[in-house]
Amino acid sequence: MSDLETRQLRYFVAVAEELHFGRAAERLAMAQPPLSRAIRDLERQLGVDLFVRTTRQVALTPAGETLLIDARVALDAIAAAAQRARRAGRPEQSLRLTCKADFDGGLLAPILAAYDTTPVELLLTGPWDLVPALHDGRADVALLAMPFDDPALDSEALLIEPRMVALPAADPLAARTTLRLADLTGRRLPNGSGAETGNLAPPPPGSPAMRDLSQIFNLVETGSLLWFLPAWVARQFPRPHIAYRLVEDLPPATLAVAWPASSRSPQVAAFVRAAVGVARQAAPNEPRAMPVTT
Amino acid sequence: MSDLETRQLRYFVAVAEELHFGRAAERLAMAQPPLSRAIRDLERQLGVDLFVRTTRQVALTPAGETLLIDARVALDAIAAAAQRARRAGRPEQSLRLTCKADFDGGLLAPILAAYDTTPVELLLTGPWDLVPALHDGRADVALLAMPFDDPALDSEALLIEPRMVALPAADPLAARTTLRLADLTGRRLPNGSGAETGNLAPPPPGSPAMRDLSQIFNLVETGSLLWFLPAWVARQFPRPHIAYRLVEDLPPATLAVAWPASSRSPQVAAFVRAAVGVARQAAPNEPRAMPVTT
DNA sequence: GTCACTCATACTTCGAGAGTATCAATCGAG
DNA sequence: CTCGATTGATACTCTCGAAGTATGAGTGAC
Repeated sequence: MSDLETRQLRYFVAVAEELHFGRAAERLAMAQPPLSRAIRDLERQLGVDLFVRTTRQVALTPAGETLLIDARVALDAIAAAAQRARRAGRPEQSLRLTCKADFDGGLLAPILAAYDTTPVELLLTGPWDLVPALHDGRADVALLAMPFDDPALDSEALLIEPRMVALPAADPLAARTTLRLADLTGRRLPNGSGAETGNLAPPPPGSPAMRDLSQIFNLVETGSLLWFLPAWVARQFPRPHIAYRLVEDLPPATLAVAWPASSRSPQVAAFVRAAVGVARQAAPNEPRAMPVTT
Repeated sequence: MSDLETRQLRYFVAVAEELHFGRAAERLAMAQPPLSRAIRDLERQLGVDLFVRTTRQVALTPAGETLLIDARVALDAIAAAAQRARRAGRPEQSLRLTCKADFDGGLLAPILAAYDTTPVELLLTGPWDLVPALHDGRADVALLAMPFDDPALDSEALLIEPRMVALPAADPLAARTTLRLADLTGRRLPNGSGAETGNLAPPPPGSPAMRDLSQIFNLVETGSLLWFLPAWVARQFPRPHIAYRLVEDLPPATLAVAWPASSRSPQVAAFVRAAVGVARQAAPNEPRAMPVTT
């Protein structure tokens, strides 16, 4: 019945993610035998097998699957507790905002101008790290694409705009005012169909990583790539040799401000109010909250 | 930057709740000096003072206050991870339902009859423990009074009915069909005004604890106490010498089924469906979801 | 069959955490 | 003002458990 230790959870998550005791031990900067023993003791303690090991393969049992989910949540909660306690001790009390670079739809500056009560620290991350940053206390509030389907986060929609495709200005398709996905068959598209909203992509291990918008623009100008982006990003980055065209059959993109539902911070509340106010002013056609899909 | 250990969180919560190192150490079944050191090390590690200690008094700093909240959440998450992993290993996969005794409005039996897919374990607790039981994984789903204002829980209203007061049948007030709170001034009422819904009451340390409805009925019959209860409870427990009268100016009580918002369990979903279905059938006037107050 | 790979076991080492004894500071009683 | 009671902090020792090293054993590839 005794409590699980943080260490046990860390070890378990490492093994569950690597599915390899040796690599997991390396990631944890320890030797393999104590890790094997720790996992074995954990299974004893829970009275449940977490892994099915042959000497050649490690796989999660159903119990292991559920523990992986819950262990990540628990570790996030622990990290958040530490992080927030650290910050609560500091007198500054700045608000930490996280946001995918170049994705703010030009709203960032006016929001910050409208919200001048406390200093704001900006934490720029890859799009896959926005939600985790809210969970583990690195950030208080985020600007991100909806939907993200996380019951632990509250959100407020700021912009709902159609998605566009960036293509070379010289491309024959640029002559048309709007396009459909079918028109783009055969072109090199971003990973997957491009219909994904942009938050959930897990960090590809060692991928080429063209994260930078300017790199993407270069590729688009040379005709070697098409790129989907929300209208607000297109509007913010006009480029001479690139044409943005509306894609009719992609669902519209939503930019939202999100924060941990458990937040009781008045700074967060004030920031959200400022953000919503700025968005209303910028786009008087009121964004309706999109239902969060499950 | 190193992670907090579960042990550190447990120690901190104990001291924060007792505000007394000696008593906290006793509660933790350990000596006082190592506890003092552990807290000191924790403060070093976080770089933040958590307590203001004089040799005569211990108080939480603001950082300590926030950590207390987050630490409880984290400990719950850890307990839930262990609990759910344990259960996921067992083949039975029964659903754990928690519910304040005698508070189910007669719906429990028909709901269980409608939900016959998997066995249900019933966990009866005090009303203050329903929400914690959902948080730490002891229960999958609960029947409780709304509102409870917990962003980590989803809920569905089952019954919305007025609140009544139980009084001796011989009481002059029993001659009237409805009452107002003002009519009851001077009578001995349950703790507070009786307007509380019934979940949030923290466990009074060593209070007389008249938890049992039959004890309460005895007190009411002898005229030494008035008791508020939702109409569905009154309906379920007719007593010869007790009259139930509607209290016009108490807000109606809501019986809801609630579950962790993070639950992805099909059993929980099926149970909720069964509960809502039974409630609709029992009270065709559809319960509107009450807004959760903040 | 042999080799490479990978997890488990045996044994040792070491350090973090717990205990005991004691000190120091504060408050209240007289 | 002094003394005693209360309570948290410090000094020192000890012990148990987690980590390391070396090695074994099972499995799949060729």
